[in-house]
Amino acid sequence: METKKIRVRFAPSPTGPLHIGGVRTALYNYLFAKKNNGDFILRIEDTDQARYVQGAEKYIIESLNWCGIKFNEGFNVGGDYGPYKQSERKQIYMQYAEQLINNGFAYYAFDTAEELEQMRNRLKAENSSTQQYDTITRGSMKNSLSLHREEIKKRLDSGEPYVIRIKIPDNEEIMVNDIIRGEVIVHSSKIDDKILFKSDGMPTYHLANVVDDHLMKISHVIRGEEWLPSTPLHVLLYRYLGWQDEMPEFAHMPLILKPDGKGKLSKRDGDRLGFPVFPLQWTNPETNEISSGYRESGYFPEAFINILVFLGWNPGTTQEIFSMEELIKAFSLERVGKAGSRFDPEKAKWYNHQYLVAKKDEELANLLIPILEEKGIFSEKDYIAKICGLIKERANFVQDLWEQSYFFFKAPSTYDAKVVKKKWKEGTPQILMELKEKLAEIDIFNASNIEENVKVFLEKKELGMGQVMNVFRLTLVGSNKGPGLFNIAELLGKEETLNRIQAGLDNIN
RNA sequence: GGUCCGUUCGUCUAGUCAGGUCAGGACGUCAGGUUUUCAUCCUGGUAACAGGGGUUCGAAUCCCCUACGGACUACCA
Repeated sequence: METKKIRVRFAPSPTGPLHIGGVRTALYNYLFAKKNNGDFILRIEDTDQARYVQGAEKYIIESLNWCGIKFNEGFNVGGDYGPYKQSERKQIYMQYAEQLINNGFAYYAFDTAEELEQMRNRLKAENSSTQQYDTITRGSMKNSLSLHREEIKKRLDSGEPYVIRIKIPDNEEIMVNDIIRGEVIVHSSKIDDKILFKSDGMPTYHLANVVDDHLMKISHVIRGEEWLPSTPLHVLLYRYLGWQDEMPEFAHMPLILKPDGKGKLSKRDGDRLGFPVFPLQWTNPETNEISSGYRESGYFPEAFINILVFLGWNPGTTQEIFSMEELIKAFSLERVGKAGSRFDPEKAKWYNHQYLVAKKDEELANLLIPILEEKGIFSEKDYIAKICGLIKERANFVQDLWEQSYFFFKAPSTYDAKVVKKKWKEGTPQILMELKEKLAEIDIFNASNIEENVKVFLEKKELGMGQVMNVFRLTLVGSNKGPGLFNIAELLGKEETLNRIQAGLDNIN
C-alpha cells in the first residue's frame, strides 16, 4: 500500500531558454503528478552563477504557462518547502557537506586546476582505463585524506580555497532501480570522487539536488537520460546522508535527438533544423540573436503538448489526439519508451491542423482578426467566421488562414497569367457577360441558388463546367485556388460578385 | 579510451514483462476516387523486427556474442 504523497519536481537551470526536451520533461513530471493526485514543484537550479542568463527564469515560467503546465509550488508561486531557488538555499547545503565529512563519507581537497590536469594527463599517458580522482589516485593528491591534520588545519585556517569531494567506496556494486529501465548496476571503481561543494561556496548539482529533493519530500525523480550515469552517485549520497529509506524513485526518460545528424537536441540547434527548438521566441541577451518559438510559429499550445507527449510515450491505443485532461488520465511512466526519438516536423504540422480544424469558426475569426487589422482590413466578425469555416480545412496554422482567404477581403488586382493563358478563350468574355446577367437575376444569392442557376445556364448554353467555372473563379479569386466557388460567391455577395466579373471582363484579355 | 543506456517501416510507435494472427496504427510517400481549381477528404498500396548464434515444436518477444547509435566521463547542470 503506497500511501506516500506523490511529489515531483521540474528543476531547470536558468542558463537560457528551455528547449522542447526540457518542456517534455516538465510535461511528463506534470502528468505523472496530476495522474497521481500529487504535487508538482518548480525549482530553479542556479548553483552555477557563471552560467546564469538574464531572462531565463522568466522565459521558463512564461513557456510553461503557455503550455498549460501549472505548478503547486515553486519560486514563482510559493509553497511550504521553499525557498525554491538553490542560490537562496546556499546556507542549507554546507551543513550536509560537513555532516558527510564528519562521518567519513567526504573530504576536503585543495588541488588546483593545474594539478588535476596533470593527474589526468599522467593517467592518460599510462594508458589507464580511467582518469579519475578516486580510491587509487586520491592518496597522491592534496586532500584531507592524504595530508596531515596540522597541514589541513593550516590550509583551512588560512582561507585557502578548497572543494569537498565524496569518498566513493572501494569495491562495491551500486544498484539503481529505474522505473523505465529496470535495474542498472555500476561498480564503484568506475565512479570518481565527484565534487559536492565548490570553492565558491556553492554546492554542485549532485549535492544540491539530493539535499533539495529530500528536504522537499520529492517522491519521484523524473529526468533526462543524461542523468543516468550519475545516479549511482546520488544513490550513494542518499545512503551517506542517512536518507536511504526515503530515497525517491528514479525514472530516466529517453532523449530527444537531432532530426538530422546525431546526438541529443540542444539549445544551440536554434533554427538550424528548420523548425523551432524553443516553445517561445527567444532573444539572446548578449548577441540579440533571435530564435523562433512554437508560439510565434503558429502552433497551438494544445497541439504542441500533444506533439511533445508522443515523443517517447504512447497510450497503447490508436488515439492520437489528446487534451491535457485526457493525457493526465492516460499517462503512465510504464508506457514511456527507452529509445531516443526524433522530432518530425511534418507530423507536427498535421497535429496543428487537427487542432485548427477542431476550433470553432468564431474562435478562428478572433485569431484571424489581428492579422487582418495589421493589413488594414476591418470586417464584420460574423463574416470572418464564415470565411474561416469555409477555409479551415485548408490551413495548418493561423497564418495560413490569410493565405487561404485574402481574396474575400480584396478584389483581385492581378490575374494568374498561367490560368489566363490556359482557360481564357476567345468566347469567354461573351459567356461571362451572359453569366453575369443570369446571376443578376437571382434574388436570394446563396450557394445553392447560385449553383442551380449556373447549371441551368450551362445546360441552356450547352457548356461544360470547366469552360465556365475556371474563368468565373479567375474573376472572383484572381487564380485557380480556393474553396467551392458557389460558396465564395455567396460570401462575397451579389454586388461584389457581379463587380468582380465585370472587372475581370475589363482587365483580362 | 572507460562506464552506462539503447536498436521494430523514412519518422513517431503497438506488439517484448506472462514466446504461437499475413508484425498493427499514425505521419510521410505513391496510386486511385470525390471536386470547377487548389487543398481537404475517402479508398488502396509502399515500407521495419540491426546481424549472428543458441533455448524451443515455435522467437520481434528469452539467453549470449557482434555491430551500430547515444549519454556520461568539469569546481556545468
